[in-house]
Amino acid sequence: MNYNPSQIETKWQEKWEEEQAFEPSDSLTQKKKYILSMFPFPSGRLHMGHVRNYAIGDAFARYYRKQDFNVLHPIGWDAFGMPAENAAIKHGRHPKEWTYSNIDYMRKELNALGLSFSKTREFATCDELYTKWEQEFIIKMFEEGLLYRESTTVNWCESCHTVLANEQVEEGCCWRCDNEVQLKEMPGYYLDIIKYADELLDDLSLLEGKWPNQVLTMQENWIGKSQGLEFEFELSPESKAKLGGNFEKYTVFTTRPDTIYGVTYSALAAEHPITKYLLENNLLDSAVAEKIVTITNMTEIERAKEGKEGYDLGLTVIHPLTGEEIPVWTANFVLGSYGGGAVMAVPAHDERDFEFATKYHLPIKRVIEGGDELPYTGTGKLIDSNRFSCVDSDEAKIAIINEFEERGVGKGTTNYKLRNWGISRQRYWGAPIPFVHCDSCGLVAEKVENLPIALPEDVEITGKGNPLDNHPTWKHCVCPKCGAEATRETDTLDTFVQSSWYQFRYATNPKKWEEVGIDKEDANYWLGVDQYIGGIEHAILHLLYARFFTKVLRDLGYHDIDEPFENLLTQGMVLMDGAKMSKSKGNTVDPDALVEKYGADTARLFTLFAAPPAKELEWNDSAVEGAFRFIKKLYDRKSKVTGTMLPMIEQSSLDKVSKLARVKVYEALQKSTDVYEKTFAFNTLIAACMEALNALDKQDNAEVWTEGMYIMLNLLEPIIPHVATELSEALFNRENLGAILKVKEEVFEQDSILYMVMIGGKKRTEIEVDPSAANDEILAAAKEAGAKWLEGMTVVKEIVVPGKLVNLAVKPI
RNA sequence: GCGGAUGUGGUGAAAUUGGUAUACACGCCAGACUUAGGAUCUGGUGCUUUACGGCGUGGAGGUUCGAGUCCUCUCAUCCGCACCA
Repeated sequence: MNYNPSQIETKWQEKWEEEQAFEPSDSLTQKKKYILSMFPFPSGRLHMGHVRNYAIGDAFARYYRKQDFNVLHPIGWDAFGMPAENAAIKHGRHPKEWTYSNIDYMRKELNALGLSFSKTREFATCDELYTKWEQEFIIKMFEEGLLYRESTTVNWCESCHTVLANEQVEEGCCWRCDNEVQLKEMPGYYLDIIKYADELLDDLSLLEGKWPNQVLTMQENWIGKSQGLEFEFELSPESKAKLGGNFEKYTVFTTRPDTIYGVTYSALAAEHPITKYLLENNLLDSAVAEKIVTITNMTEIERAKEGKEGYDLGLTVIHPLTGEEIPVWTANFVLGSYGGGAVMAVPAHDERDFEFATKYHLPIKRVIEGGDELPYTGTGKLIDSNRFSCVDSDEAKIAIINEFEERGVGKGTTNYKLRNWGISRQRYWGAPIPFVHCDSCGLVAEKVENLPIALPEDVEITGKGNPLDNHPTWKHCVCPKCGAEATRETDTLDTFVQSSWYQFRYATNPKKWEEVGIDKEDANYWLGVDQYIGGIEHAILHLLYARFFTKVLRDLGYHDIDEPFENLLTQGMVLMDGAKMSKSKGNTVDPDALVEKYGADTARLFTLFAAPPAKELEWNDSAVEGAFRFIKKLYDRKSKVTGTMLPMIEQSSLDKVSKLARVKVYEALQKSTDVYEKTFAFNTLIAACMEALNALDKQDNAEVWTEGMYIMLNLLEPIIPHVATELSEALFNRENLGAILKVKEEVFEQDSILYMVMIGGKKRTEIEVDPSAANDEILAAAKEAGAKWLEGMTVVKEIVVPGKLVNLAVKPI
């Protein structure tokens, strides 16, 4: 009978469903593997990126299940987010209805791929039960002081009508809709991720060799730790007077305290409180004031493009060591969000300060030796630096920090580029932030017994404003503390909050889902995730947030895990004609159509064969045909198998081609452990199986065929599970799928070994020698075979690489 | 600018980590079977040369009996961050 994928695949999918074949055991003593592919957003249909992600994850899960591990391989839905609301606006569908019907459809698609997911642990993050526990965590974080509400400058996406976290701004644009992000002052909720910055940074070392370097470096840079001196500039008496006595001094941060004697001016951000005060009280020239307001309205990117620009604020401060009076400017390159929004400027030793000083004719004073020209940003001996002159930079940094600390005017400190995580979103389709605004009690957390605070179903989504805020009744509530009338918070949580703890939810036995958010014992057993698979685009976003959440939940006592994802594999994108597949470009391949035409096994085989998982995968229709051909051929060769179990083969009875076929089969077997546990190069394992099948085809020994198929089906089952299981059942009663197969070394023993003969570093000829031949014999044979090239030469060195080659180094006589 | 990667046939890619470069697959060429085929099977396929041979892993050096692999320099492409004081 010919290979009929749809019949075989339906049959096994039904059987697996019936057998509940992929549920992990409740026993927490067995050795375990937690295999996790990043869960999908229920956008409506699977795309090839999903197929690749889940094909990789499934191969791991099935491989380890076979080795008798208790395997947790769950799936769920990252279900909150803007697209559901966009669907509501565009097609008038309720976000909830849209989301859950998408999930139903996509669940079927996943099923049709034969993925070995646990069915009992599936959930959607928009399930009220999930929201309930998430809200509990949020309240705990508030109680611990890790969550706070403040009004500050935020990134605002007008098209999504919401605030974005720093991590969600890519080159000044919204990560989701690519609209330009504006700066806006408004209140919001923040998680104190900076409190964990040091641990997040230090623990990256635990992930070395287990996560891609690229991701580790990106996180390190994103956290952006730098150490230096923080000190205060005291305003001159006239300046204090000008500011109406409202300001005495302000703080600056520098990583180069060794250049402190080179300070010739100070610069404030346009957002700095002093700049703001001057503006608000009309203390600046109106033209200057106007310019500064213009800067305020620009994004950081626009400011960078503009070039250095600034204005003298007519203020002076006292240099803390020299007592000199130095001018205060405002400058567009000073960031409001970092280091207090003010800098000391050392034009001689900082490129930006130099450019600015040159433009505005401010003095430039060299205080570090070295370099031919200014600015010189390297280190060296200090000059013109009072008692620190002649000291080296590194030493001077420490000494100067000490000096500040002794005088009580500054201190050594650490700064981070990382900003606290803004988690408020002004959208409907998210988890409500469980707080209440009370006139007398202020900001109050909801009572835990009132959770979940669920979304109202009757909502109008127009795309204008915040739907929860616009809802006529939902926000009216009573204060959980004093019982007075109060207003419910109408912001919802960033969807990245949900994906920050889902790995713990899966690990929690679903029998306990009603009682707890995370079960400690379950979590400690299953976590960390032994293999996490997903796209590189989450290198900062999700992967940083999830690491942070893991540490916070640990400190809140929910579990004892430090790092959520033990090993990370970042898969490459799926490309077509060199570009990422996307609907707008029209270069997509529909997984459903692919499965219908060739079957799930072919789709899976191709995605794993066409490229190693970390690399980009270029789509190729005819290569898909090739994968299909291989499966057909494999299926066809079942007729070659005569036995029903692994035969004992007398190696010496075989002819050369059969021996070679065995070698190829066992080479593939040998390779498989490496591939599944170390290199993840599924493409090479598949190639090895193809070679083995080609070699088997060249011979006709039934026992060698039986053994070959027995082993190959075992190796291929994680990749092409339907056809492999079908054949295993028919031929071997599935006996070959469970066992860990052992490599038989005798297979690799050969009658003779082919040695390459190199003379003078060049490949010249080959000799065939007995495996037991001594080096002398091999050399003699090599010299005889290579006599032609040895004429007129003397051999100066003889090298024999066992089993490989002979190299004779020669020179003319 | 800083950081991370990657450069191997016409294409996707291999190479047991210093030991026969291009396995496997696609494509292409030829043949077989066919009324025919875009089905299937067989063979061939780095470049160059009539041949012997020579040349070939982005480029230039170096170490070594031997380099895709190690070292130095360099070029190109991709990704991330980007005025972080």
